[in-house]
Amino acid sequence: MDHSSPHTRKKNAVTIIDVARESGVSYSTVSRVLSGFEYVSDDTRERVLAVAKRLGYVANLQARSLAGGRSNVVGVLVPGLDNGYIIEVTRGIDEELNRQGYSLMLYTTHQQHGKETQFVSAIANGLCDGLLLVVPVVPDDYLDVLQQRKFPYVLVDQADSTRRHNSICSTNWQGAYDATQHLINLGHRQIGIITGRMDLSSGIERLEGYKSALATHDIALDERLIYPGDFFQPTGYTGGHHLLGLPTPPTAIFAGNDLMAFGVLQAAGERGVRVPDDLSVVGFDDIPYSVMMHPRLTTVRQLLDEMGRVAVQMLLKHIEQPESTPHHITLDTQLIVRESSAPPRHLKK
Amino acid sequence: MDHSSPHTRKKNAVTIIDVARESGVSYSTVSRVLSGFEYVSDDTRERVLAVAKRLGYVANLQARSLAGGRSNVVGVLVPGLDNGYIIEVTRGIDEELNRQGYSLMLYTTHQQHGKETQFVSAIANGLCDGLLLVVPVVPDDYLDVLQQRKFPYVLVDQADSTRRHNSICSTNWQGAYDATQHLINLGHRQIGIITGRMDLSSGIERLEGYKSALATHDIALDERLIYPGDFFQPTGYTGGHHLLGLPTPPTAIFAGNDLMAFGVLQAAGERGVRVPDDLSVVGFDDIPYSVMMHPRLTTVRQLLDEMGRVAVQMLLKHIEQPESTPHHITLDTQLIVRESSAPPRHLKK
DNA sequence: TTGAAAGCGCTAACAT
DNA sequence: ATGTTAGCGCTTTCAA
Repeated sequence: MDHSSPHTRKKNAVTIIDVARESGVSYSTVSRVLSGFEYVSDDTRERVLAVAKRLGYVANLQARSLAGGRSNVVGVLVPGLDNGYIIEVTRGIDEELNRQGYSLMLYTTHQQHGKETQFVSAIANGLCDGLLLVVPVVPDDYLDVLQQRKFPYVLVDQADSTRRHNSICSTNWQGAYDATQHLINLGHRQIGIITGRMDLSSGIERLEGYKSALATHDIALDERLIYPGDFFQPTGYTGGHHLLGLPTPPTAIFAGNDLMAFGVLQAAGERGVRVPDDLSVVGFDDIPYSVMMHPRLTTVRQLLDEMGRVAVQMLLKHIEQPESTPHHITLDTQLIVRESSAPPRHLKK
Repeated sequence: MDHSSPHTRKKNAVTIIDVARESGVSYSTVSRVLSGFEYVSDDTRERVLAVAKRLGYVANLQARSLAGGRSNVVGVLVPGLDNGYIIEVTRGIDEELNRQGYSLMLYTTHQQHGKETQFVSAIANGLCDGLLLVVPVVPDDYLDVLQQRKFPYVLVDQADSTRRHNSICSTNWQGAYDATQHLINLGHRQIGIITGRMDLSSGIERLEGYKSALATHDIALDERLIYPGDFFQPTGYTGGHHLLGLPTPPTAIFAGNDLMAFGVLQAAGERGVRVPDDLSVVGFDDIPYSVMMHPRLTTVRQLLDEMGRVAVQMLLKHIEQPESTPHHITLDTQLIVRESSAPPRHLKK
């Protein structure tokens, strides 16, 4: 009786039944001991636990989950792994999940919207106890599915104006306002911006913050100084070249995030434009690499890992109490002034 | 009959039974249509598929997996998300997995060895069809478990001298040799090194490559120029400070990876040591940020994402043929010369 | 406090 | 080509 099917691999694992046999109790008692704190005598509990340990028993998550229990797995939906910002958030998520005894199932959508919907459905009737959405949620379609099924989820880095969902984000508007005002206070008047993705609330809000700061200080908005970016390094690079090639180039550039700011630094370097002497650059996020740049990048710090951690806490709370009303948390941002920003040349003494 | 248990959430998903009822066939026929290309008439197949689509049916992975089928999930074990190198490999893994219709379950061990063993057991009798180990596998303990169960796995970035396991890695020795020789050819004689972790084959081999290059060119090994690092930025930083603070500091430093090289650049900057004029720096990996540094980093390029992709291909092949003998693949490295390395000062004209 | 038994949704023999 | 049935390992009633 050898392996007839190709699925021999899913075999001979130590199961709850083995433990039951060894410890001389019924197999549901073992289940009780293992999964809960039901009414089991201390005596049998200890015995079962000892046997389980001796046999090296490890629960089969899928069986547990199928049978209606918790799987202790949380799904995380991200657009991709190619942005330092995502990494930081995910790192925070991972750490907290770990601390709480959960595993992490990572789904990358690669920006394919159909895929997202499919993923979400799969996740909702799958292994996961909850879902963390770190993706741009444009249409509400799959959120409805989640709501219907009362499946716990949290929108991460999303400003949910409807307050229908659990969500968390940073003060993007304020951060951008602070960054822009910092440049204005230094004496800059020609301030360019490379925006983030405009289908993300963070992208929109940062542009708004920039505009508001200009308005507050009576600086006319110059559309030519607004370059549409996408939060990735290459558009920072091309945007930097574009802005610096203008007839009257800006003396400062606010990049929608650090990665694009790096692109600006590179473009400036290639054009012989010196930072911060000839050009001030400010980013957003404060990813770890920002402090390794030369010059070190002035930026708006977001507690990205903290955002991940808090998101996990929100989710787990929601898993405990599926009926609780949606919450929203906003994390403060903080301007970190380093060497990439300085007064414009004409103001230097 | 309302929600008595807290597990109401795992309900009312469209199942294979609903599809069967709607399309007027038995429920195993639906299974056949959905999971395989068995002998089903084109007629029923189309009908079932149509109904499934209309009802928004999504397979329940855990049930499928429990019942002995494929889950199309691959587990990836990584030490953590805090190293650019891991990210790149994981990105490659993710992309290829995605391309092949697999999902990715991410486990981070956070360097706790007990955890690793536990994870591996859980994974082996769990949802995953296979496992990718991107972690330092010091003792063979859990690999034995995998072997016993004939559970498919691949060691990523591990030189497996025993050839007992499927594995893939880069030419670490050669890469380090090339890097060191490059510095020697530029005229450097005092060449420091900040090593990687010595419990990783990559760390060991890179140090060996460095030593061999020195030996080949009749340069005496100076133990004082060897600083033990760990592949993270901070040790590059402290190591850089240490080496540059030596009575006769090196004129060049080979860092075991880019992240540590960034630390060296930072330390040099703080000490007023100019790169490459006063100090040449070479890294290893060529992570995306290396080209964003100032000066741009000379480094040894590893095709990290490619490594991830190939690892996935190996794994899937092994999942298809669990009895196949272990393979090992070695990927070439390539020296990328940029601006952080130059002849030492005394050789400049 | 414990045991027996009914599924969770699915796959894979085994029939037909 | 399709239907029937027995589990996969576990949780959770229901009885005892």
